[in-house]
Amino acid sequence: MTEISNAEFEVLEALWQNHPASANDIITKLNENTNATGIESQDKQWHDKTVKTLLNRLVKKQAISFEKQQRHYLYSPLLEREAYTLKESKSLVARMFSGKLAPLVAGFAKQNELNKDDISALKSLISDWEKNND
Amino acid sequence: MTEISNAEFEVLEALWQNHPASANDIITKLNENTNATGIESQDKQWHDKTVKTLLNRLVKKQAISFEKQQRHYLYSPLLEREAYTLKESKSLVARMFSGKLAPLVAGFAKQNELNKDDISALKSLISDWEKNND
DNA sequence: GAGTTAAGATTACATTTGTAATCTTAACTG
DNA sequence: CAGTTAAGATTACAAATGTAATCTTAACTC
Repeated sequence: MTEISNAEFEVLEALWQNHPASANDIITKLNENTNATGIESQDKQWHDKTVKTLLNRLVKKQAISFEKQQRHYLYSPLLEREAYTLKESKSLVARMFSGKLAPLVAGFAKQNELNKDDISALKSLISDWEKNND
Repeated sequence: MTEISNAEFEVLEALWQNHPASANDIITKLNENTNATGIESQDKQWHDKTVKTLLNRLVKKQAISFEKQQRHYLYSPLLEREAYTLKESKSLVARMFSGKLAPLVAGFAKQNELNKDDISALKSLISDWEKNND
């Protein structure tokens, strides 16, 4: 499958969060620009035409499908989010860290990008792994 | 700083591995296409002109510098590898996992992408972290 | 010193990407 | 049913990217 660009990914993300969805649903979701505090955030505004172009490209790339619904289409992801994020993660780890995950984690640790919760989550993942690989 | 493209990254990688280096040094390194078994691998061949274009672009992007040495240049990285890989890692984790590292690791675990060594390395990182954050 | 060459500089060109505007036409409306 | 409209289809266009070829000229060679 062809690569998905950054802008395409954002559209796909909106679709993963809520599908099937019409183009307008997706545009609306992308433009929901109030943050957690309810304050208008200065996030980029997505233009109607832009999003539709990206939807078209995603269809061509077979990342999403659509079915006709009266006058408009309802789109759905074909690509699973988890599969996609894993593929991208593996690709980055392969390119930057010779395929090893630890150096990536080490980078985060070194720059104080980890907090107690992150560490707990990692410990829990490790203990699960050990349960399944004794 | 502007983004570094994939092809540019590969050139930069060669430079990180050995610098300062002339364009020819870099081209040679990129084309070292024998793998660990000594068998000729079918890796892509980098064309002289292509690499030089990429070096130029990296200079424009201020990712590398050069100094004149007789007839040719000696290039050196300006960008630190560790800083760059951390930035890219954080960017991916932000985009795909809401900034949380654990889900990325979980993806690897789920797909059996982790072995005993990886787990040991992670445990060691965690214990270091805990030593510094009690 | 004149000629040759090889490095880097400049130019090229197709594809992809971001970002839309315009075109067509099926579907709604009165 | 005719007119209007809004969805999607098609076209547009600049910047970035991958991949080189051609141009210039300083540096080597005889």
